[in-house]
Order: sequence, then C-alpha cells, then structure tokens
Amino acid sequence: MQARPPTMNDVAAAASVGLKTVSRFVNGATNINPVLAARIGLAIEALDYRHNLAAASIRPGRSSKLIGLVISDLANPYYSSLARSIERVCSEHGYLLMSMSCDEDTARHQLLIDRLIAQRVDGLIVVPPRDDPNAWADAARRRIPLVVVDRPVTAPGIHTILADNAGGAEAATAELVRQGAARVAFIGDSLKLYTMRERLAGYRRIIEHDDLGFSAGLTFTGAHTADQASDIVLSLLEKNRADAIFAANNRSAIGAVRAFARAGHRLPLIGFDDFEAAPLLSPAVSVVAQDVTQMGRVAAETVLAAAQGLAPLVETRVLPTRLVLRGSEAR
Amino acid sequence: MQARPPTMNDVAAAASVGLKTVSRFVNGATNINPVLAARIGLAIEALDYRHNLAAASIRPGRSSKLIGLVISDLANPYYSSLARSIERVCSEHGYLLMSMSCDEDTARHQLLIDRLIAQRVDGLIVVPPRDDPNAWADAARRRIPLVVVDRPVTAPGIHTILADNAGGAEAATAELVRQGAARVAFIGDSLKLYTMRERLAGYRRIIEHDDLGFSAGLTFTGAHTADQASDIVLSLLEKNRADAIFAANNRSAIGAVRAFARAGHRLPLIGFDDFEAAPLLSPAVSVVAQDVTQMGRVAAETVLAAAQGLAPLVETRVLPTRLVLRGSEAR
DNA sequence: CCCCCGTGAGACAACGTTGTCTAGGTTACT
DNA sequence: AGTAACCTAGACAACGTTGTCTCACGGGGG
Repeated sequence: MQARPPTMNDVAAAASVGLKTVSRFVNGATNINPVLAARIGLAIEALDYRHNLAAASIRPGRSSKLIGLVISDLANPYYSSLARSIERVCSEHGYLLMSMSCDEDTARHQLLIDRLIAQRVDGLIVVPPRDDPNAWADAARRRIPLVVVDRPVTAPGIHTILADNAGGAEAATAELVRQGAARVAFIGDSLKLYTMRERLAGYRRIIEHDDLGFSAGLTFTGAHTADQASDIVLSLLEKNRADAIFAANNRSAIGAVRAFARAGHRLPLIGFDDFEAAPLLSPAVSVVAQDVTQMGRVAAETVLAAAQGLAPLVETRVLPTRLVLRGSEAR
Repeated sequence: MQARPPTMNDVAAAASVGLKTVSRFVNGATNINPVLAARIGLAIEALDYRHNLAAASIRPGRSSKLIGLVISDLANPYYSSLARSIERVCSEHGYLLMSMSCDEDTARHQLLIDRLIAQRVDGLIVVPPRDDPNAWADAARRRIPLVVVDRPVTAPGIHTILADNAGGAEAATAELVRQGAARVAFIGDSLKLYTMRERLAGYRRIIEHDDLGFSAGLTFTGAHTADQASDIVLSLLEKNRADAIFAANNRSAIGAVRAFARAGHRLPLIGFDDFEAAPLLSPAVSVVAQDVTQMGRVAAETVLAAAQGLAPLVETRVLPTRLVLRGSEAR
C-alpha cells in the first residue's frame, strides 16, 4: 500500500526536468516553459505525486498554514458552532484548523497546546480551562499568535474575545421586571465559571438599581445539571418564593421547563444561551443569545492577522448579546 | 515575537552536548548520562525549545501521528459527536485528529482530502459527499488507510462503517403498527441520500409484509427542512389520511411536532436520529437512535490499526440501531 | 598486563522541499 | 551587428530532525 510515496525527485526524473522546476510547477509559478510544464503535469499524474507540506514547512519563515483550536468539548453544540465558524474563516484564507478537546482538564489542555506548537501551527485560539493556572498563556504567547475566547485570562496583553455576559443578564432581568416581576430568581452553575460571575453581576445590577432588594435566598449557583436546576425551581414553586426566573445557562433553563411541567404551573422565564429545543417548547423559551458565529469569525480574523504579521488592534473585544423573546418571559 | 524558534542545535550548543544526544533526550531514550540529561533539560527550559514534529516526520517511514476526518458540517450535532468520539480514540493512541467540513460540496471535499494527504496524515476517515463521484476514494486508498463512515461508497474493498438504517426503520414502523396503526406515513428527505433510501426500504418491508398496502400517497420524500415536513404533516392531519407517522430524520420529526401543535391534535410518531429536544417535548418523542459514539470508535480503531500496519478484518460493518420509546409512539 | 566487548556520545549523511545563485539563451535596443 | 538587459532552467546548499556508523572509554576475563 505505502511503499514510498513519490518525491519531487521522482517526478523530475520521470519528466526529465530539474528538481527545482518541479518545485516551481507545484508552487504555481507562471514562468515555466509550457512544454516542460506539460511533461511535469503528466509525470505527477502518472506517479500520483502529492506535495509534501510537512517537508515544505520546515524551512524557517515558511508557514504551516495551520491554526490550532483548543476547546473543552467538541460535542458541545456551543463549541462545535464556534469551531465551525473559525474553520470557515480559516479555509477562506487557505488555512486548516486543528480542533482539540481538553474536557476542562488542565493537564490535557497543556498537552494539547504543546502538541500544537510542536506541529508548528501558525496561531492558536484557546478557550482557557475552567481552573486556569495560566502558565500556558505566557509560554504559548512567546512563540505563536494567541487569541483567547469565551473566558478571559489573567495574564495581560493577550487578545481576548468575550460575549457581553453581564449585559445580556441585565437585559433579561430587566425584561422580567418590566413584565411585572418583583422577585426574580437567579439559577445558575458554579461561580468558579467566569461567565457565571458576569451573569450574576448583570442580574444584581438590575435588582439593586430597581431597589428590588437583592436576596441571597433567590440566588442559586449550584445547578450543574438540568436535574439539579429542576429541583431548585420545584422548591421555589412550592414555597411561592419567586415570581420570575432567570436561568443563567441552558441546562438551568431546561431544568426550569421540566419543573414547570411537573408542578403544573409556570413562571415567567428567560434563559441564557440559545438551545435547539427552546423554540419548540410551549411556551417557546426566551433566551439571551450569543452570536457564536461572529465570535468565531472575530477570533479567527484576529489570529490570522497576527499570523500574517499584521499588527491587529483588538486587545479585548466584547461582543453584544441579543435578547430573543419567544413568549416564556410573559406571565 | 518569533525571531527564529530555537533548534536542537541551539540546545546542543547551550548544553555543550552533541546534537544527536539532544535528539535522544527529546525522544525519551533511557540510556543517557544523567549529568548530560540534566544539562539538556535545563537548556531546553531556558531556551523554551519545542520539538519540531513537522521536521521530524519528513523522514520516510516516520509517521506524522495525524488522522484526517472529512465530514459535511462540524456544527451538525450528529457529526460533531462523531468527531468527538473519533478524537477520543485517536488521542488515546497518541494521534491528533484534523476534522474538516466540506458542506456536501464535492469539489471542496476533494480539496480537503488532497490537503490532508499533503499534510501526510497517517489515515483518513471520510463521510462520502452526497453526490459521490467516487474518484477520490481510489486515489486516496492507494496512499493512505481509508475508512468510510455513515454512507457507503461504490468502489469495492474499502472499510465501511454504517448504521443499520433499514433495521431501525423496520423496528419503528413495526412498533407503530403494533400500537394499532394501519396507515403509517413516511416523511423524509430526498432519496438521493443513501440513509433515506435505506430507511424507506425498511419501512416498506414492514408495510408490505403486514399486507397494509404500501401507498406512494403516504410516502413523502421532499421534506428537506422542518418547515416543509410540518406542512406535509399538517395536510395529512387535515385530510385524515394517516393514523401514524414515521419521521425518517430529526428535522422531519421536529416538523411533525410543530404540525401537531398547530393542528391541535396529534398522531403516534417515531423519529429517526435522536435530538436534544426529543425528551423535553410532551409527549416525549420516541426515536430510532444511532450509537454515534460507537460508530466513531470503530472507525477510529479500524483506521489506526491499518495505519499501524495491522491487517484489520473489518470490511463493511453495520452497527445496530436502538428504538428509544418515550411516549409519542402511543395513540 | 593485554585484549575484547559492551555502552554511550557524537560526526555525518539523508529525508523532501525551497532559497539562492549561476549559466545560458533570447530579446530588444543602439 | 553588437551589446545590454532580461528571463528561465538547474546545480547546490540549507532547513531541523533522525538513522547509521564510528570512536572512545571502562570493565572484565584470559
């Protein structure tokens, strides 16, 4: 099957032509004698020669045209959309994207970054791991253009693309208040997550600004799964403690919907992050949506610009979120 | 930022050691003088030296430890789950996965395969494009282990991993009949798709076997979007033509659910391919589920075995599907 | 005491490609 | 017609690494 792949030398010999002329042909040089070019084309066809980009890229100053992406889980729709968007921009510029999942495992994260650098990618796009020891960022930055996405990193001077988590949470909370709610509950995951801290901050800003009296008793940050969120909402419904719910991630929103179904009655609800099922439920679930596609595009354009030696202006960029009202925000 | 990355030579000079000794150190050789090893380790640290795998892999017989994957769209949950599963197996074996999306575009598909071969991947896993001109398979096979997933290819002798589409459709249709349906409608996408042809064949097998009289009037294959499926189901409900629905992909199932909501009444329903929203709807939607994880695992193991020169036994392997009953199959 | 063998370090060539440079040929201008 | 300018083909070295081979050294046996 794989004796030894033919090399440029084989092609040159087969076409009775100099090695460098084959190189020029393969690289698309225009100034080649048509007769020789035809012979080379035929020889390439006959031998089924394939350009060896690995060999071509070892020359210093010559780029690999590869971009690395490290996310937590490719199977998560949020990250797969992000990866897809980045991939699209990369391929428009002739780059190939290598996407790796680290499962929020810091050691594996480091390993993947090292491996990508070893492959000599031209740039890196990274979602920092949850508990960020942050050393990788300094190390990586010295060698390769680096863009950080979705969550910031404490080390300064690194391109960062974020969504406006706080602003989205403000908009959602404000809408629930506008609909007449006075006791809006916050259901979310651990505050170890940057996004959760931001969303809680946005929520609190509205509650406190409107003098609704922020209450720790209405703030739940232990909802890691939809089931946990569901239990929390069920007990809220029983005790009649809240009159609206801001679900700070999509698992919490799904949990709230399940709790409504079990309890037989519902409360006004807005979630954070859109999910496939949201428009199918009744009432359709309103959410704060991130423009993942744009986030990917901005990240990719930033890293590509840096890889091509342009001085990119972006340092930290916060992308707006959008409040998508579908009905569940109403009483 | 990137003057010139340090090379093994730089490290050797800094550690006052031979170049080859550094190579041995980096490749984890055991028989190295501890004194020299310590000096080398320090020098690597000081210079922030990174192994250059691209340069290392140009030596013939030395593998790149890269696997290529070409799918239609990474943002599609089905394919991102597949990619994730393949990635997991690859990384267990020390391989890196490069996943590319071709958008069902034959030309782009060819381009991506060529590019991956040019990167000298050790193996290729491919979902053939919808309208498969099939030439790429022969070309690729000659150089690199190739495994085809989800849809078959006409060229013979290629490892192929498929789901039991026909069997799943049979099980779903039979269950609807068992629940008392006599006129089961088939809603699906174009028959240009291999999976659709298989699912239709399974459906017909049950209908004809049970002498329910297969009727072209109950078979709809133009539902490319959920909206189109919804319209079809709505008109079925109005005319009271069917008493159960087999939705042959998840967009059709979603369309059927929407149509039920609009019409105010429902029919027994089973879909094909699980989707996130299915268990959240009421009634929860029953589906024929594929084990995407296993499909990815088998594909990855096959290609890795071939890449390592083992003679893998698989030629064509059909993986079972599973009927997940959640309630929507009942009257 | 000498010789042989085992072990580890480094010199050297090779991998497949591209940058540089030179030779040779053609064209255009004087 | 002669010369200068231009252009293309190919020889050659270099890229960063690894495989092969040789050499030096140290220890053990004759």
